Amino acid sequence: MKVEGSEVDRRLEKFKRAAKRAGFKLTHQRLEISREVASSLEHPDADAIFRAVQRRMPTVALDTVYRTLRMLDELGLVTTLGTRRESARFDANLGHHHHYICVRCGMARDFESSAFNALRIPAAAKSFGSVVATHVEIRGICGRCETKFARQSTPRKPNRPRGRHRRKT
Amino acid sequence: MKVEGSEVDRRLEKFKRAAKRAGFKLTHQRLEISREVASSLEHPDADAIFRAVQRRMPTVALDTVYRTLRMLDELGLVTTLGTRRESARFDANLGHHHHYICVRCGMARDFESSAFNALRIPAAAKSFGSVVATHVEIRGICGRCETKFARQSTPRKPNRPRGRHRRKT
DNA sequence: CTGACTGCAAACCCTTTGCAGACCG
DNA sequence: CGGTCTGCAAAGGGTTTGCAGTCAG
Repeated sequence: MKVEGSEVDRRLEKFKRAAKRAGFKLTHQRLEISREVASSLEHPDADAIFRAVQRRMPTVALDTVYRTLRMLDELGLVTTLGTRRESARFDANLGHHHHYICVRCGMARDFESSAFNALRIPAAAKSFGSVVATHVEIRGICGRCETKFARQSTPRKPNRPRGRHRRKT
Repeated sequence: MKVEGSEVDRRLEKFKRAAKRAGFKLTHQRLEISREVASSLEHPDADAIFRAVQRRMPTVALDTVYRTLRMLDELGLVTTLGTRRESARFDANLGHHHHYICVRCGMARDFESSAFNALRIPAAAKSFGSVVATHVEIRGICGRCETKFARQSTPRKPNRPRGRHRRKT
């Protein structure tokens, strides 16, 4: 299953413009990887993209795929599914609830809403299969980050919480 | 910020009952780790739980925390935040859209819904900070999995997609 | 041409696993 | 006491990084 051709082209053009504007070179690898991402409906992971691109460009390396995806992500040209990639986080609240997530610091909090609990599932979603649960995720900038970074411009992406979890070594 | 004491106790009792019923021994470590998870509102990750428990029980090891969390997860006593832990997945669809995710195989698909786009944010959520985006995640079992596993009982948890992404080695 | 980019390999982080001793029931 | 569980250390899987050669502009 693929994204319609004209839409792929539109996305690719946007990619090219944004990359050029940001001073990135338009290498073959980047174009092929971008095309693959732009044309997939399946929310592929880096390895899937790697394998697909490799078919057309056998010398490409997995880390180039990662680097390109990161570039696209930082330019705001793709998003990543689910909460940002970090360690798994646990939730002992088993009631039906929803989440507020700060895109800056990753802070997550539960909240309840009977309106959200009662959401009617659109037919488009039902067509994929049965429904077990629905859950609303609200992303924003939490109060603490808002005051802390008041004068920085809003970033496209949360600052990566890389290396936040120190180990005692 | 902590969960109210009586609620913590209630959760802990539930944990104990479930663990005992499933034939797990109630060791000090498991109880302390469970208590920590049950009393946190912050959706901690394994390392945060480890550090907290370590204060009261300096000999505890990080892997025991992981093992206990996995136990709680498998007993259905906690959930994990966001999509299941696996590799990062990318999405080139930048329009406002929502996701259907199969809890069996991890399949993810976009769908659109103007009703979902128009959701009114509850005050409870606004109190955490500003809102950038809201996104509905519908979890279910996709058509393919439904036919494939028609006679298996519904699992509490998706089958871990561990090692699904083969490398060519 | 020249700095940015790639491929390679090694490092890193989070998580899991094999093993021998410790402890619950 | 016996089998489960813990702590330790090492392995695993995904992702990132340092380096030297390569290529876009």
